[in-house]
Amino acid sequence: MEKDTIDEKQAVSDAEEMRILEENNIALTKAMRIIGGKWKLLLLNSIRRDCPARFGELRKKMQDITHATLTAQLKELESDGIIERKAYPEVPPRVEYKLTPLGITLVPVIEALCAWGEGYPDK
Amino acid sequence: MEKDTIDEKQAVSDAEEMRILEENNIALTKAMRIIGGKWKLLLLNSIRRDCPARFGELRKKMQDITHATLTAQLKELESDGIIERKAYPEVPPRVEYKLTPLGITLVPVIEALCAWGEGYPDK
DNA sequence: CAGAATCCCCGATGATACTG
DNA sequence: CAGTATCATCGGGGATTCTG
Repeated sequence: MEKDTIDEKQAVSDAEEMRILEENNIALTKAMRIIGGKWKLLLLNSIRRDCPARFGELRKKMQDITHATLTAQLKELESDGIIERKAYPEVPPRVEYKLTPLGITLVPVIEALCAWGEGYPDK
Repeated sequence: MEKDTIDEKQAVSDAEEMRILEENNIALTKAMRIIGGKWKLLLLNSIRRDCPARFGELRKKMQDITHATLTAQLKELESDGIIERKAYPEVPPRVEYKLTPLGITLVPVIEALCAWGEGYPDK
């Protein structure tokens, strides 16, 4: 391995730093796109605690969420592979949601956010 | 300790579940309010890697961010107690940002999100 | 070089009504 | 009970300009 001038070594190091930073940015952006919705984290938290969760249950727990919005957010989480939707062909209709294996990998992240939020001073 | 009917015990247990859920929701909402901005996580990630970070450096690393938006986001992070701003009365002006102790408690959360995002399938 | 003030746009949510 | 469709709304953040 050739030894170059300090400036050149520094340049290489900087480039490496930038590459890592860039990868982090991509990862963080992906994560935010998925869990960044106004209700996503709350929904995931509910579903993980009460799994499987029914549509009506989630509606009650989220209090302020609209029927249409709830459907939309769940649909997004589903198409992102985080939750799984199962409809029972009964009458009245019943639909249950639960975390997929991929969704389960999110649980530690949710817990971390939760714990941090609890520790954050209210003021 | 008195033993009640199963139904009543179940009711108590449900109420407790709801309380925990509610607290989680508050915590998650707080967390999202603070780190939920479009650039917040990216900025924090940059600052933690290169601390203190200069305004101009951050601008370069964030590529697409606008001058005004960068100022705004940094200001919010500052008023939320996550970062600290230090201006040097020189010419040309120089401003440095670094994590506060409270901001440092966010690092594990950022790392968790980052790691999760890296593992998320691209498709 | 960094910040403040303005204006403006677009997309995420909310409201409402109808369907199976 | 749950989903879909449509329209209305609101606010975060982008563009621009001016200042020290």
